Amino acid sequence: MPVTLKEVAAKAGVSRSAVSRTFTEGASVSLKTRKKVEKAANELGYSPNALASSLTTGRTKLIGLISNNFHNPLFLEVFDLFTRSLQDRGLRPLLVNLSDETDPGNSLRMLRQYSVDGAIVASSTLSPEFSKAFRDARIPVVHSFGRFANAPYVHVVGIDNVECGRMAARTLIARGYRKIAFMGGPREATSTIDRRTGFLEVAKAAPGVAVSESYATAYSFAAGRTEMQRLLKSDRAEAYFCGDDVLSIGALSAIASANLRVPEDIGVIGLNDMEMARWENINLTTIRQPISQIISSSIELVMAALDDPERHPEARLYACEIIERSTLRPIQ
Amino acid sequence: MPVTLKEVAAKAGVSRSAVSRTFTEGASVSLKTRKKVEKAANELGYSPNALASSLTTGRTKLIGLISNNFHNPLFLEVFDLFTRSLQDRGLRPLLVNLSDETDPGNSLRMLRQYSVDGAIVASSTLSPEFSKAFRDARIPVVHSFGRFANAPYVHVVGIDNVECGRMAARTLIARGYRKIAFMGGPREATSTIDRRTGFLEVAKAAPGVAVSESYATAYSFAAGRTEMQRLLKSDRAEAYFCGDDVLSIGALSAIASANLRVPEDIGVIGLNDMEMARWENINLTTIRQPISQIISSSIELVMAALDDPERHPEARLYACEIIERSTLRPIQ
DNA sequence: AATTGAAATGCAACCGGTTGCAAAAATTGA
DNA sequence: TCAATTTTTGCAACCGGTTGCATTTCAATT
Repeated sequence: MPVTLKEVAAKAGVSRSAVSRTFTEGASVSLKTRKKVEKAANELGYSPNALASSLTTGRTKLIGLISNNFHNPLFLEVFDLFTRSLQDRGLRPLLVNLSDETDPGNSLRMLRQYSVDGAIVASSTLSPEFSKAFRDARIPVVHSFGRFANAPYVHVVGIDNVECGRMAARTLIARGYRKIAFMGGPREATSTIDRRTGFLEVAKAAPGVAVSESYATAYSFAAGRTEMQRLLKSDRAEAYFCGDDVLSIGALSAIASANLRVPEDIGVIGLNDMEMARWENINLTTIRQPISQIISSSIELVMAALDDPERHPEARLYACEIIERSTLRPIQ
Repeated sequence: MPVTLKEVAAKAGVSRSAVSRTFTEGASVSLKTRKKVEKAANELGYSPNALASSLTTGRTKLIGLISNNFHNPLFLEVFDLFTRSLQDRGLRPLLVNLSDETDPGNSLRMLRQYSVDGAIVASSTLSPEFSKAFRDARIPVVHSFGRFANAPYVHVVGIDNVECGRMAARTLIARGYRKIAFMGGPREATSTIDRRTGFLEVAKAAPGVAVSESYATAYSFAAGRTEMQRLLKSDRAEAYFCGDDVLSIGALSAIASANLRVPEDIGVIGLNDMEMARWENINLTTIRQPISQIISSSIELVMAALDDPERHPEARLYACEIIERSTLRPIQ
């Protein structure tokens, strides 16, 4: 039913090659035939079939966008930015939801069937196996929000989670908190592990500072609330570094339910600076992760990897900054 | 670089057709050759190229998932459900972000280039022009969360927004509120228009009830807060029906900032029942929109439309229900 | 053992494009 | 004006599959 190149060729009275050439950048066509072809194409409403051409060119302009974070509000912003930036560069996101997938094999197979040019794994909780699977299949891949490694096995773009942990600890200590705690997300998430490492490193090195740690079962409101409720029953800390904003928000709700005040009774600092952290009824002090930089950098990197699949794996880290709001007491 | 059917055929010592047939459901192959082929395919790590086969079969299993709602947290749930359900049925979502697009032409062209089998427009604010453009291009389309019409021009799945407006008004009146108001989203959004219609219809018919209306500039926290702040300065109503949960949450924050209590001083009812409405620090009374039903129904409908492109446009509406939480006073 | 019908197979054409190559046309220079 | 270049053009093969059709293979029936 859709118009094909052959029909356009017939209508314009030229060969199929001529039509193909007028639609490919930098091909050799005279102005005269180009005009003829364009006229015919317009009249017929022709647009070239990207899939058919991919067969010979080997490029689909399809990028697999793979994630398992469909419950963290931050990722709505992430998807927004990814899809727009990809579109702006003429790439098309093929979305893969990994929420209940543990085996990289399935998604990998699927993305190969659709001959994606490259893949972006957007997740701070996903096991490296996924990215590795792509590398082994020789599909250019970048892991966004992934874990930094000195010798990265695939391209990684994100933040230095260990340094974020340090920043959080320094911030709490600078405000005079002497009994501080880390509340992580899932124990096995690399982001949790790294944030904890940095936090403890600084806290333990500080004289007169007591530090403790605990974990929520997920990066979610409910998990944050539940965990904070548990913590409040025992000997609570003066301030908490929560491994994620949504966790912090859950924690704040538990604190409010216990009729404690923030920051007078308990301090909280989060991480991400998601849209919600700015909401006036939350107003969370947090560490901002520069997501739009991370995303544009990820896309640049995946495009570079398209051109040079042998490119050496690279880790790009972006600096985070403390965003002062009202869930920590002021510097003393 | 990837393994092709020809190589498998060579290795298995059969014709290319034989290989093709072992990979297509219901084709005629003997058990013996099937085994041979499967063995060769496994050893080579072959998986068929979906794009190449789409050329002859005319099916890509690609579904355009089109939206402009990348700032409403509800849509993270929506994307989660859509992508998972599509995947479960062997379909692949090609995501299109329409946030800064006003001309359907571009996205339409793109989706045609990629020969999507069908499209799902997921938006309660998008102009009908988009869906119409698909219909005109003979691409099966369903508009999810779209506007009901007696004579729909494309398939529509969603809720009866007029009825939701009525429900909201009835609920407020039943609780003894006598001065009630509608706070809509953008004036031009069809969802706003319809919810307003139903709300006013019931409110105006009720004796002794005063009703007023106003509009936030977007379905967003900030817009809801701003609008409520404005409303609080003048002669405020006893209870508000906000056209969306996120709007309600913004309104609640304005109310809290003004040191008013909910539900004692002001009542609020939202619409959607997004995850956040359940959060204990929000606990919003709202009207639940059955999104998972809407989504699975949308997918079923688009699949049906794939099989029968001439299928008569259909509108499927799902009933909403009041979810009682704590932002309205109890029935008197 | 011969006949018949069904199932399996391979050939070759096709899906909608691209591209190397040689021929044709246009341009340049002498 | 003619030869030498350069640019344009069409042919035909190819990308990785599918499928109608004729042929072969096989099992069932008599």
